[in-house]
Amino acid sequence: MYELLNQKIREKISLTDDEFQICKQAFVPKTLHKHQYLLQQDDVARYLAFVNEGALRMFASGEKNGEIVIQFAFPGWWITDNFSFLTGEPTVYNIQALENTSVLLIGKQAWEDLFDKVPKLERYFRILLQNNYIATQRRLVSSLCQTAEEKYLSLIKAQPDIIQRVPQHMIASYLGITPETLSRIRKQASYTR
Amino acid sequence: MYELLNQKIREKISLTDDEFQICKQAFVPKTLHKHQYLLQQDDVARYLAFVNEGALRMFASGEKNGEIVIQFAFPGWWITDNFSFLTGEPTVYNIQALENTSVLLIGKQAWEDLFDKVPKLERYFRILLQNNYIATQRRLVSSLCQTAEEKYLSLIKAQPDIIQRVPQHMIASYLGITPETLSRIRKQASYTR
DNA sequence: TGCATTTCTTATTCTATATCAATGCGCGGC
DNA sequence: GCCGCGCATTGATATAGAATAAGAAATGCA
Repeated sequence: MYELLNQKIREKISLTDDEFQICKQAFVPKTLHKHQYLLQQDDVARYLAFVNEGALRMFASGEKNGEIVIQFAFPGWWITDNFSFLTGEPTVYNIQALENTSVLLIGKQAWEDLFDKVPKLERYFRILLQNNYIATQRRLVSSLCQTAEEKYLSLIKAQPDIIQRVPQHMIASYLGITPETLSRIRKQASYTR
Repeated sequence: MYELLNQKIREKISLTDDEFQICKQAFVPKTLHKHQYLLQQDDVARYLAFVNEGALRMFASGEKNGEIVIQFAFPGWWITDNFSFLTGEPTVYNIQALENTSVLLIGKQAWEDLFDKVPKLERYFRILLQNNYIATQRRLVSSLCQTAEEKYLSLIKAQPDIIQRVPQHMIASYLGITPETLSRIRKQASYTR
């Protein structure tokens, strides 16, 4: 249950077994069935979630543009709406399970208390956020200056596994293109291959 | 010289005067004249920079698409290519002064040593990165689902000062649109006002 | 096993924005 | 004080990708 969490933290920082025990206690396990929501628009993001098994998507349900997928989360990843989680303001996003999913939740207060109990974790989360920041900045650059096809090819390169795991129209939405365009790109790309 | 740094850190965490003295010593001041580069493509980002005065831009010099502006930095902001700074890989970006500018530089080693000397700073940088992550994610969403005009209006709302301070074609590049399109948007927006 | 729902593909039309080209103008340098 | 050049504006044309509309596959579920 907590094995993946243990492993992921220890990839970035070293932790005694006692320290990890304290961590563990701050989390509450939760399972979500396919399509179930972990967070809905206008609610407050009370938890930061660590994904154990399954897959989730965070999306914005835009007025006109239908839904746009902001990020996916797979086992070993963290997900929440950071803004809402930090400020306590209602979120504008939704987080939904794409499969039956198991997560570990930690509330804001428990999260902050945990930093006092295990100060090393500040470093862990700093590193995590730094990586997320880098990845998001890359996606931004890709979105600003690549064509639809280039975006798709970059994604395949960076995350080949995603393609298998989530439906094509969500990939399209994640790339900021329509499902039709993605379909055409795939067709064309398969000829040139 | 170090006043703004002091103030900015103390906005997020509390620090004794001794602790701040230790911080100070890790930084090296540097001035850049207008157009001078702080970082150039293919070099390694050896420093994290805190902006004291002036303004900078980070941009990618794309093959076909000319230059695209990734971010600006004004007094009180931090700037570097995080990926290169963290990994030691050569950067694909450039950082250039838009005006005569004064910065405080800290090298990677000094930065990491500083966390051991003043552990509270882990928290400061965690918070900083969290905010950057949130801001970049917002920009990504804006870039994925807003029209050129909406992007421009959002920017005016979020950072009215930017418009005065940097040339219009750089704003266009930052928004991912052409200078011509921005010019037309501005013209039209001024009528409807 | 068969129907319903979701997902993917294909074709056609339409639109926002890019691209190309020309003109104007303000500012810094000499 | 004039010149030159980068920057902004404006107009004409081109184009990538959106919107719309169907139909074909695939998947799940009763």
